[in-house]
Amino acid sequence: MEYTVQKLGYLAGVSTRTLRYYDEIGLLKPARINSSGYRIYGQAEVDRLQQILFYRELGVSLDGIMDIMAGPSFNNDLALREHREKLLEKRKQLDQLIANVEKTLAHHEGKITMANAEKFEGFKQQLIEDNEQQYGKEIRAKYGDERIDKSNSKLKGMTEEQAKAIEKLGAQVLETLSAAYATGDPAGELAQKTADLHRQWLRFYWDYYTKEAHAGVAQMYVDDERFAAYYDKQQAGGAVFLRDAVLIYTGMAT
Amino acid sequence: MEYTVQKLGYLAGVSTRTLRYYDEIGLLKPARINSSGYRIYGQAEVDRLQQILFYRELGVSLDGIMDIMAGPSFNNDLALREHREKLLEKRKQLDQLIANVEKTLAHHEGKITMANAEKFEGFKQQLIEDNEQQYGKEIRAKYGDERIDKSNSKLKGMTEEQAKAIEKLGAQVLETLSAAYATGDPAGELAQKTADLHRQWLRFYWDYYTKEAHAGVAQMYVDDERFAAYYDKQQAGGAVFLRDAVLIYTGMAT
DNA sequence: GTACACCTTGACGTAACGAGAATGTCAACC
DNA sequence: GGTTGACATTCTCGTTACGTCAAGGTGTAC
Repeated sequence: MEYTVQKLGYLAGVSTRTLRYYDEIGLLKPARINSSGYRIYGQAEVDRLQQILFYRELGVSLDGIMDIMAGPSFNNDLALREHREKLLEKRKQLDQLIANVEKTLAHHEGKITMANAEKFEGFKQQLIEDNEQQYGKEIRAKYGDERIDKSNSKLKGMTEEQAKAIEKLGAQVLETLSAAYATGDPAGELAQKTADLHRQWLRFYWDYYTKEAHAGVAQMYVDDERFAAYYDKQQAGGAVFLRDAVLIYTGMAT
Repeated sequence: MEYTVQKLGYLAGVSTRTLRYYDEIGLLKPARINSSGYRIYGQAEVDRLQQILFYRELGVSLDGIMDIMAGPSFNNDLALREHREKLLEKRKQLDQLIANVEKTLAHHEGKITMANAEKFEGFKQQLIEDNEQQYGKEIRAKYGDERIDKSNSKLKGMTEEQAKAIEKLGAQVLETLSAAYATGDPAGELAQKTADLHRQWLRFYWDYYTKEAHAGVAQMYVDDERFAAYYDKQQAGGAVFLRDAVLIYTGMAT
């Protein structure tokens, strides 16, 4: 079986540019070049590419991969066994990273759903404790306790800031909507900024934003008089204008 | 306490070049510049740097960190969630890679034969591949390419089982919609069941469901001819009927 | 024959700095 | 007061592993 760049690329899930680059640096040369100058790869190159991608996945630089594969002591089987060990180790690290991110997320979630500060005091305390565990020693050593305590109190006050930020965003939407409406151009800069602010505001309520949903909600603002009334409050036609701006913003305008 | 580049760099374990770079891209600007043009950092900057390094540890790009730290704090959450999705995806890929290494080892021992395509499993986003291969034709036929590409990005984080479940749900929606349409009553039991199935289907794409968004999307099905065509395929007026059912289901009907 | 997907070789752009050049500043020592 | 040496500054180029055009040749199907 012979492959052109694109076929091999599709097979291995890499771009044609990548293959060209590998050829350029001498990491993976095609079996032959046909009369029109096309790169033609064979079975040996398929296998070699597989090896290369193994190492690449391990985070080895292409230079390193070249060294490894050029070396005389290159033993496929042994190398693979080592790879497996390294892969397992890497997965462990990745799990650690994920756990960290999730822990951070859990804290944030705690903060967000924390309308009632006292209820989650323990949770917050946990966050502060974790933070101290991570940085506490160094920070206290370097800056002294005073700074730490200040920073801790800042963490506790986060929820209120957040609520205010959301409120502010909502107000900004109305504000820029007014200004944008005055321009009369839903495709204009101000209108698009309004749509963007609206998106930001929405994203607080939705975890996963989609253009379709955004456009759908904008349409709903027009269709549902309760929402329409809200956006039409400052100027008649505000809801329609916002919808048009959002449709353009989301690229859903026909 | 005030710090020059080198002192802060030493404190945080980063190079002076890094600090200058962070200044350059606006990620961390010094508190002030003294008469000789030296960068002078204060406590706030030390705090901020600590935060920056925390996210950097998590593998977030500097651009991502800027987004996280620029906006109101709830943006934090979203960026991290996206980051987590990426990490999870990466781990899934790793798992496949490990399986692949083992298969390759067996292959080398002559136990089994591997198809070329198999050799690269785990290198690419396998689920999407599989999904495309298994359902691609049908789905593309049903929804059109554009919509598929959009939903693929959501599918990235899902297991094959989940993908199958979604597909099944989508089919059920159409099925019950047909039956419900025959009754002619969007408030009826069958129609409400359709709306509920539709909600379930949506929830695969949205983490946070809201009635408003659900109703908005249903309305969009009517307004956007691409979607309307899909729901009207089995019977004319299917999209409108579904919207009415959803409006009743969500209590958004006036 | 012409449309169109494929191939080619440049050449520039990217992230997150590292390295080096050319030059200015500060504090200490002789 | 002059020199030394450790700091600081800006500027520019180099790095990795490609992505992304651009300009043009090739293969094939209608």
